[in-house]
Amino acid sequence: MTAPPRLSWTDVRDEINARILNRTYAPGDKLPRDEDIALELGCARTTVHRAMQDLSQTGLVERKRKGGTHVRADPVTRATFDIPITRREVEQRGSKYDYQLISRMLGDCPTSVMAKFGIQQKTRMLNVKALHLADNRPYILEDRWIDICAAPEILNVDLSTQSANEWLVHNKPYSRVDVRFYAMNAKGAIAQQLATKTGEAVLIIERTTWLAHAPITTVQAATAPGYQLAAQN
Amino acid sequence: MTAPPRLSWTDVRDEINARILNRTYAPGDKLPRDEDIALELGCARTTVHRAMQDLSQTGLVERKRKGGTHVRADPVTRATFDIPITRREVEQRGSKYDYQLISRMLGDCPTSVMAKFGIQQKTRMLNVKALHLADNRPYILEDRWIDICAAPEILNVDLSTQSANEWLVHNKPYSRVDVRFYAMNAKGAIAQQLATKTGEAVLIIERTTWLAHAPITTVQAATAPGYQLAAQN
DNA sequence: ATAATTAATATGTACATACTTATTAATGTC
DNA sequence: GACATTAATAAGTATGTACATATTAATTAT
Repeated sequence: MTAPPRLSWTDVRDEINARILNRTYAPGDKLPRDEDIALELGCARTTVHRAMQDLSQTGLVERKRKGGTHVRADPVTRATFDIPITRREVEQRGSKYDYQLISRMLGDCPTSVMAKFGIQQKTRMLNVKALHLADNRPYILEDRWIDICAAPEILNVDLSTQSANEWLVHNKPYSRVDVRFYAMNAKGAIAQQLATKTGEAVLIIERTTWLAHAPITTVQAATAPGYQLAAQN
Repeated sequence: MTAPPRLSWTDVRDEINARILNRTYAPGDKLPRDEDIALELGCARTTVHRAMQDLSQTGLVERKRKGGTHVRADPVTRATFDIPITRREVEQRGSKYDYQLISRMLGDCPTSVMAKFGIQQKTRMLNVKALHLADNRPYILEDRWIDICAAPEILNVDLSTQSANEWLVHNKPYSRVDVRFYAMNAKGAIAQQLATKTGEAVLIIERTTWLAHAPITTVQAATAPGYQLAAQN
């Protein structure tokens, strides 16, 4: 026979998934114990556990010790987004990447930046404004604040050659990141640098990183009009 | 002693993570084999495997059979977003939820909807426009197309009482979902329904779902100005 | 030299087993 | 009855072992 002798955890996952889809296990329902499912399907409990781990991660079921496994009553759509280095993102689209440093300024951070980091005191930071281009057209305009304490070496980096984005990603690992998206009307310098009309809607990607509670950098990336962020898979 | 007798997989993960952070293993570097790490740390290979699985999922390392484990050279920021039912989202903000059906229309879908589903033929669908409110103020305006073949029961649902969003989530599971975000200038009906000025930038959340390649629904959710989407963690 | 075959290797998976831990349910006490 | 204590339970973890699989490296045949 060509039949696989043993059940793989993906088989188990797909089977449970199918049962949830066809309402054998409806939203809110309690699933049998791992052990019983293992017995029923003819595999080890660890295999069921591996399958459940996956279903739990995608948000389809919820597991609690002693409480058992439940199909989520209010399913959420869970989507994962990868935000690569901008240069890489442009190149993977098959476009020519260029980069322009707009300004570089040392000074105390504004209160808005303090709020993003969750710190109480004004801190000396480097503010870098730069433009990423795809095929000679504005692609992403970034306005970044870098904590000098966390990354003093940045002061010696030639940011007209290499983007702060790239340097940081390769030299300053972080342990925590906050990512948020919102829309904003382009105006003033932003509209001008992105070469759009004033008032044009742009998607903002905001990222703030820490290394063990110590602020590293926060960046407001204004994407060119038409930019779309699509989830993985 | 209170010292844990054995190493947990989270300990192993944290240790490897720390080594990547402090550049013991730098971007692009190859890590030792699972077995060697297990030997060094004094645990079983399966424990190291579990830790590596986690690091791999967060995008910090890449693993290949025979190829070994490498620290990602071009780290990506990976963020996961949960998009709950709108009612739940509003209620969890501590706001009062309300819902208004704007229009309900049966007809052939436009080509833009065909493109989203990746289908070639015009299909009979139900178009539903509805407004979700938080504390009596517009929160999300949704423009939804539902494939009648996939969900014929929707025709008998009173959509003035229950939102299509909620009914679908509880009655039409999906096997594939596409999620994308972008910014758009509110104009015409959208601006009016969201009670904003024409031209105001709004964040659009677009979701399209299938059940085994068969289209179910696609929705363009226009969020009220100021709406922010934040990643989990 | 080039292509096809074979061996070696590191991760991936499956299983049995034993133990841990969070949480619920049952029990006894005031 | 309310409250604390104890037992039961189901998921979570750790380990050794065996085998599967993808991929690279080495080897052989053409």
